[in-house]
Amino acid sequence: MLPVINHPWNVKTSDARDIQSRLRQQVILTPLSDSIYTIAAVDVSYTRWDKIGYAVLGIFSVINDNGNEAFTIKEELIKTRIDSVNFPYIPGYFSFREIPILLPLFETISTKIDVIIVDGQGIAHPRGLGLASHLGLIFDIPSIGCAKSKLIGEYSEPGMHKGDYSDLHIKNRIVGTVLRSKEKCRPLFVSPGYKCTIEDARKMILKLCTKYRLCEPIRRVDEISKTLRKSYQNK
DNA sequence: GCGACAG
DNA sequence: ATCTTGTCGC
Repeated sequence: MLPVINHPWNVKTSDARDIQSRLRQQVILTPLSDSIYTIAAVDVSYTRWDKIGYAVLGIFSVINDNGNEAFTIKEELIKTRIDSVNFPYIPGYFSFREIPILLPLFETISTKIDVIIVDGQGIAHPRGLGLASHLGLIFDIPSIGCAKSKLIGEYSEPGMHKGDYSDLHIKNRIVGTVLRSKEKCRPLFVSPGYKCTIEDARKMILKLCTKYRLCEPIRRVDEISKTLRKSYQNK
């Protein structure tokens, strides 16, 4: 699987800013396909001083129950350890930290992916190019950002029931959804990454939220990456 | 200058 | 993100 976009990663934030502003023009928000069968999720866990990262790519083959819940019938996990994490975490430049870590994972697979779920923002970003958008654009694969907290934007608190939501907007532009994925839990910040609409992103994430606040694909890769880190620290 | 600030 | 036990609320 070859990236359709190529640019340097180890750059100053001022250059990263220019790259983001340029690439955002290529982010298109077309409807997601009706037949989503293969869902990927990615996550990275770090050791205490950021030196080592454990990256996981999970590929989940799902089957829909009349469009309500998605059940995983097969999962494929790809894991990597990164011994030197270069780019620091800077809000707004998250993709320049994580994408270089995630790229090797995608090079090993041949499975066709229908959509990538990312724990981070899609277009709900100061320059319209959060990690999910950047990753989707690079591979030309539809993607969705599903963050646990807000990076930018204004919203009113959504209702307290599962599935309730409100718009996340920047100025007068709607960029995502604040979604109550579980009763009495803090909402998720869902925004389309690439080749996905705001509505399709919300519906897909809600469908993948079964018992917990986080959607199942993210929960799963989160669990795996943390387990990898802990097994390292116990040596 | 001050506050906000994905993971 | 990571460190870290108990504790309060549903």
